[in-house]
Amino acid sequence: MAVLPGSSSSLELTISVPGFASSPPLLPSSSVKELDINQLPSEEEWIIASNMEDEEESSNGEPPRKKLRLTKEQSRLLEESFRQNHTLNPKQKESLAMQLNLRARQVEVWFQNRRARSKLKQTEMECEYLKRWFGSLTEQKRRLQKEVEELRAMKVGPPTVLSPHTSQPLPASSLTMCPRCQRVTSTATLLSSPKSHQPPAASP
DNA sequence: AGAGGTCAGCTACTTACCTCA
DNA sequence: CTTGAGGTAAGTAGCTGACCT
Repeated sequence: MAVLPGSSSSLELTISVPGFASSPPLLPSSSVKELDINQLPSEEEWIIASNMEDEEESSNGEPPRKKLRLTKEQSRLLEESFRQNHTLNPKQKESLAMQLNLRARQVEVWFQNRRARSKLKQTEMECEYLKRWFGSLTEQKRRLQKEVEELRAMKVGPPTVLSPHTSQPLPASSLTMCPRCQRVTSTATLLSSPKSHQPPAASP
């Protein structure tokens, strides 16, 4: 059903009347059924922009665009329904619309928008999580760089690593950086037990 | 069986209106 | 009283899968 931009619900109703001249000859039965329940909300359910706009209606011929505000009870029921299921089958949609005194289309739109809001919220949370992760990784990188600098300084200075066998300080020439765990160790240790030098487990 | 048309439902984006600080 | 930002119902375009011919 093609509806011009800015058209109101009343216009939508008007062009949807069964038997309308421009309607296709084989109108789906579901469309006809929707027309029957396609009632406008009562006047108090609409919020009219202003009396000025009502006056404008007569001047330019376009009806003022009105916006439905769902009542708290309607919102509560819709939210409750959304918690149970994020999508509705046609039967559920009709039933919920009947229960809320809304059109099926309005229930459908509400669910579409609710899904979009839900996804947006999820994306924002993921973005926040990734930002925090980035921050912690940056901090970790900074610490490791500092450690590397300290170890490099140690290498040129007096040796402080003690041999596990003799408890004597190892000569600087015997120390090396393990390429896997990025920690300083003696060349002998690295050669004798390479499996003990594993990289730290990655943590998100 | 495969191609093409139709339709309904979805997402993504946008618009217009309303509320509130 | 005015105004700008934020929330949200509704419109639109494009895509997809089911169904029919």
